[in-house]
Amino acid sequence: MTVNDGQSSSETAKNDDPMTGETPDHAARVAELIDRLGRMTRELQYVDGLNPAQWEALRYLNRANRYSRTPGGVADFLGATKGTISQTVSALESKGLIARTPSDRDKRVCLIDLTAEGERMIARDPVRCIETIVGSMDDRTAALMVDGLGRLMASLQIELGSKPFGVCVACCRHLAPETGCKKSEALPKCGMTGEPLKGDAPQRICVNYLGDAAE
Amino acid sequence: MTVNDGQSSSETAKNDDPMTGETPDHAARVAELIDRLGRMTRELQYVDGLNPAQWEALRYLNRANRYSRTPGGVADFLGATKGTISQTVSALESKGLIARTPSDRDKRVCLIDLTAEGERMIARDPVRCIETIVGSMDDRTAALMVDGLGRLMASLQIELGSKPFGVCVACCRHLAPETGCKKSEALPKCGMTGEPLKGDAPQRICVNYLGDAAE
DNA sequence: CAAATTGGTTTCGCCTCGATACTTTATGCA
DNA sequence: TGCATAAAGTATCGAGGCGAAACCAATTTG
Repeated sequence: MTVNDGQSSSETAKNDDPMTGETPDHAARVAELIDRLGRMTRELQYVDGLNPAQWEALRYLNRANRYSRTPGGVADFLGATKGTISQTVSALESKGLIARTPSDRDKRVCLIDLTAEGERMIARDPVRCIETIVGSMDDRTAALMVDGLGRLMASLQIELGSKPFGVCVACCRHLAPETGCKKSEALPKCGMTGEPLKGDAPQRICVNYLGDAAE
Repeated sequence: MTVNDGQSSSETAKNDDPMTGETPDHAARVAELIDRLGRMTRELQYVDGLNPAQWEALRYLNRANRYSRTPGGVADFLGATKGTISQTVSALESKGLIARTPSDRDKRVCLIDLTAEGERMIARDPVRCIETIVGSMDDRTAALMVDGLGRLMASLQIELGSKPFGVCVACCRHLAPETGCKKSEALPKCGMTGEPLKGDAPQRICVNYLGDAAE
């Protein structure tokens, strides 16, 4: 049984302010919350016969522009090996959620599209519940959270960028070209591709991601 | 290669406000950020020969009161099976990071303590970097984030509480007694234990957790 | 005191994921 | 043009995490 062996000072309100009698230390709390929320979110995604990686891939494929909807794109974004992603994609395909069609521009790559079934699945995305919860909060707090979390992620990506496990390098490399070119014309680390800008809306999503990663 | 096939409206500043020309939708952004941060945090923890679960267990054991530092406590907190946790604990023990000592009050339970090595390890906790990043942000934002994330987690726990995978029920059940009894004298869901309050500081940490989960 | 509960461990097997090797197509360099 | 190299994807193998179930020991409950 869980035993309660302690009782500190007298607290009355159950507000959120750190009146608990110890150092507030928002930073530590945030780290803790991120950690635990991550775990919960992960747990949340074991549903409908998919696993977290599959959900994330499906989510990415649903929101990425058509040139990014490839196994390699998923691998970059998720920071996983191509081999691993190949399995994930195969799983999604065997479940009938996506369809692979070989590209005619480059016969090595295969383009991925969500099937109707896939669209239906993504509509029941379990992390949607986070969305609704946040949606019920006042807009100011939500905005601040977007700000803070975005900056946190940006810093984390930079922080990890040089580390051996190049998860975030990958996403930066993948995403930076978008707003990097558009916003500052400097493209800090997308010089490798240097593709000309053309077309329009469908890659809107990447812009968003960049918004997060661009500091 | 990643191709840039789009270019939306004209944006100049790379500020954080949703001037990107599409619906702000903070909620969706937060969900997305949580998801990705969770993945990054997870990746972050494959270091020093430990895996995320082991880090989380170690972290919990470092901060839990002595009555909660049991395999069962870890299992409740992490929302994992006792069998799984037994392995995790064994791994930590074999690495010399923790020590198991049988309880004399209840000979079934074993108390867990961090060894000096374990303390040294926890001092290099990889998620600490999140802490420092957040610490560099202005206090107001950090406070708002703590608030928002805490509420999010609370809601998530409630949301998931009734679901089959009882991750959060477990932590609520484990943590609620603390502030549930102290703060509101109502203990919404810790009635099951109903242990008398005695002792003092060492379970301070649980109070914190409760602060998050308590609405 | 017997029955049922609870904390913990062990065993088993599934599944995820990285590493490696391999195939096919592009690209770069002479 | 032709050969070497790189890149996209796939297949295979193996390690490891984790849940399920069986099990043991101790405690509680009737």
